[in-house]
Amino acid sequence: MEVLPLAALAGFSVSPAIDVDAAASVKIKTIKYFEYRPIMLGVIIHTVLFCTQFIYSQVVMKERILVAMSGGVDSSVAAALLLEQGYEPIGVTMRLWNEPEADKKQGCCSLDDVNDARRVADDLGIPHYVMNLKEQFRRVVVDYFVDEYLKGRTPNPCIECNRVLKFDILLERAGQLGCSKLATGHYARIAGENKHLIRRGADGKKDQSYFLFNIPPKALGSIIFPLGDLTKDQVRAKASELGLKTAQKPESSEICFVPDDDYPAFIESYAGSVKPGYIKTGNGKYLGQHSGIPFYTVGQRKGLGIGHGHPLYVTAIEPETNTLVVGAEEELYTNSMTVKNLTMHTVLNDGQEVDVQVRYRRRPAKGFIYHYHHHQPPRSAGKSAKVVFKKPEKAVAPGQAAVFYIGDTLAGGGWIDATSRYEVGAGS
RNA sequence: UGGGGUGUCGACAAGCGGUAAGUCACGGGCCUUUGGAGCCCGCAUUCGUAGGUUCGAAUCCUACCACCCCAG
Repeated sequence: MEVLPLAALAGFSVSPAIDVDAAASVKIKTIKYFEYRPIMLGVIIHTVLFCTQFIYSQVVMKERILVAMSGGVDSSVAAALLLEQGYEPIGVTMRLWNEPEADKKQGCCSLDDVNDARRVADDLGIPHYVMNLKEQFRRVVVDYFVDEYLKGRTPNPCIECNRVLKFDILLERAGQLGCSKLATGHYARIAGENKHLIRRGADGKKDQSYFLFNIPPKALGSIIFPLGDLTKDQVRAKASELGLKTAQKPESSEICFVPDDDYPAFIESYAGSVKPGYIKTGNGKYLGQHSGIPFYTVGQRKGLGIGHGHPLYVTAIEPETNTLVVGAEEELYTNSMTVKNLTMHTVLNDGQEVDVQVRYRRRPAKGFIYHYHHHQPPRSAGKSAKVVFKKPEKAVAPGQAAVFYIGDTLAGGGWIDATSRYEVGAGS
């Protein structure tokens, strides 16, 4: 029960309430009516109890672990597995966004999801807290999301949400709650003799390591991914076996805070009106008008509203001139890109060949890394690299994450800053 | 009013005598914790209107209608 005050300190809302003051006053009054010897006896008993509890806590007591429970099947099973494995899981659900429309959809934000998480925690018999992180979420995820689109870039809000909300703020709260570690339902694995590396999840179809590339390596020792060795099917089966409410819940998809996946409406309502501009081909030929740069992304096909005999795709976005450049599918390929704000987990040599992933669930492409400062500390914020693809890569969008792998180990990654189309051969 | 041009799915647009491509948009499904990406299915018995020529026409002929451009 000592969890409760700790939880209150850490800013959680706690469901059961205990009147501490009342209990204390009763105790004091009671003591007054005892005589000296019984008091000594009481002191001895209390000392023994305290020592016992201390020894128990050091030797027998379970390792307490904070589990981020989104209300989905994955994190539900993660919590259940930790319990089975002899840990003492404490569930926490982050309240991130409260647009009424967002509550309709599946994801990490709706009130239903919070209730599902609580229900699962209750069924498992573990504590569950709700943490209000709306302010941080708006600042770190939503503002970033909108700003990037306004700049003509394509953000990845899930990665920033992971890095800041889960593996920074939540990790810190874990410590405040007396938890040695933080667990999430990601399909990924912690690896390395010092637990300082990330590996792809065992289920290749669900591997989510891509979203975790910029977690500070030093934090990895405090993180557990209980689902890393499992497949999605196994997780579902486990959930069914345990009769968890979330067993049959559909996969979450799309961005959790955008109602109806309507990006234009969301961005416009959040950022105000945006300016229409021209749509042109790579040669500068005018093709029509676009309704505002934030509504497009490199590689986008739909929504252009132009019939052209063959499909047209957005090949570039030029915020300076408010111009959208479109072209045929072949024009989406790029030979190299610059990647900035690197987070490196492994030391790479200049020119080393790695697998590069520029989008979640895309097959990795072979590429060579240059201008990589391997003498810098592993997490060298602001460091950048140039990646030259072995074969041209399609629809590489500035603002997205480029993640490097060696085999199934995550070597590092960064944010795509620019792509060049005509680059040939290895960089200097 | 002369001269020229164009009229094919909600939009753009192939076809030019042999029985309606494609793209956008739209609807449905699949996939998906980032990206209006990807995959599958559906979407003009009908080609401005009315006649005619042909075994057969959106395609040829005639008339009419509408719109556009150039001359006034």
